[in-house]
Amino acid sequence: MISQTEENYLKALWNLTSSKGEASVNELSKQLDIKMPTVNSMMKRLAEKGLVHYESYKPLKLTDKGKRLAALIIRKHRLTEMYLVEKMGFGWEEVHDIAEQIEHIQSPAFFEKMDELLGFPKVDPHGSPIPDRNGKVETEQYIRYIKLSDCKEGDTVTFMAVSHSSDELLKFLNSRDLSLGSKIKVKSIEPFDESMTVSYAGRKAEMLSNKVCDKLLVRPA
Amino acid sequence: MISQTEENYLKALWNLTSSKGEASVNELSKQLDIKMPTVNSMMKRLAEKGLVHYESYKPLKLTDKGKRLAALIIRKHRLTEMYLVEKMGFGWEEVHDIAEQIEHIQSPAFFEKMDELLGFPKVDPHGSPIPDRNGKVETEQYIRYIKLSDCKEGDTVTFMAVSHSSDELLKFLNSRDLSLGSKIKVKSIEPFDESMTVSYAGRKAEMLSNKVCDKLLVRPA
DNA sequence: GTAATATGTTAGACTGATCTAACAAAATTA
DNA sequence: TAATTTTGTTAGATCAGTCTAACATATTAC
Repeated sequence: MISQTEENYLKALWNLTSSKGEASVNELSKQLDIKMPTVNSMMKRLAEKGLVHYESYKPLKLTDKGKRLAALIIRKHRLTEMYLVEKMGFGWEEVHDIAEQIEHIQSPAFFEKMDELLGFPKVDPHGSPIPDRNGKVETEQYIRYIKLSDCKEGDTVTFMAVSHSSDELLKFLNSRDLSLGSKIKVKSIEPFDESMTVSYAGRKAEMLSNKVCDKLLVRPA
Repeated sequence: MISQTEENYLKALWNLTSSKGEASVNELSKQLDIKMPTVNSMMKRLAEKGLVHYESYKPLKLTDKGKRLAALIIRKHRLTEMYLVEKMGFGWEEVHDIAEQIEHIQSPAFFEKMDELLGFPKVDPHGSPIPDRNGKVETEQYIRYIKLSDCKEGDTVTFMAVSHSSDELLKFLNSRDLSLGSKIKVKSIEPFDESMTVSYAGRKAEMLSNKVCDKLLVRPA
């Protein structure tokens, strides 16, 4: 059996290793806001359980078993977020903290039911892919998304996902009526700070800072 | 702050003390399947926190604060059970274990939303009252329910609640199409074992053991 | 290439939640 | 009421999960 605490380490490690495939004790420590020695000993435990590859002074990696388990926790988290938004009427900026708790519920039937009631969604309310029952993630399309900040003047794109969304960012997007699926046209880019002026359904000219554009994942038209 | 473990002690104590107003360390120990010394020291901790009246060798009682807190956990449990049955399509025999976990979720908004979506129900799927936001329980009608086993031949009653329902009992009731709200008529009582032959919607003559009748709470017609 | 800094590890302490063994008090039985 | 049984308490161990302090290894800067 795996504890809630262990699940949290796995999940954090999954997130950190998603790009490079590995992460440091230090990064994980910061991510979880738990001191390094604690993280270190937990890594040894997870290595004992066959979930993490641990060698002194080497970067951390998840084993296949660890990856699968982590993905299944992420699956529960994202299904929950989707359920909260679609079936209970929460805003996309409100659901993270609740899902953070519900993801630890032990009841396959509960999550299967959610999945079913939602019609087997492929992405969560922020556009992130929901791993399948076996912990496999459909990254095909997802990895092909580009940042809005990498677009050129005149480009027209579709807003597909938010990367590393924070409460504040989501509230900001709410306030500008910018939601997933919006067709965005880049009208101009300010050379000095790389802020963009864009137009989309309902908004003729909205200014978005580079910091915001960097978080918006889009699909070229 | 109160831990999940502490919440479980409070809840168990609330259940045990609901009739007599007090309970022994021994009873609580059996209820939770936790050894007496552990329970004992936890009672001291909860006394420190002002949730339990604890004196050596005296029966345990909840303080008003403890009662309120316990009732709020019960509220979350029962709202969850109702939600799982009404909104997610689970059977009344499936929801206890899931609710047992969800009751510990810390998110007032989550439970308020459930309550709202359910139309502010007064009872859970087993007929037990749902405490209100302030931890007050509407016992007025509930305490007036009587056991089916206390009825006489010829009585006609309405099935209102199940007391101390177990999975097996609920499955048994399912198999007999006996559900809350059913009008039950006591046709005869076997003097030897006090088993009853009753009739209700769809069933002309169904035999119910005394053990079963003892768990069915009914309202006289 | 050494010094300084950052990162990683070990050792040891603390708290929460559990246990067993031993002892004490209360309740029951004879 | 004395003996026995049940219930309650104390003491001390263990494990999970956290910390700080001290030490070790890598990395970076000069």
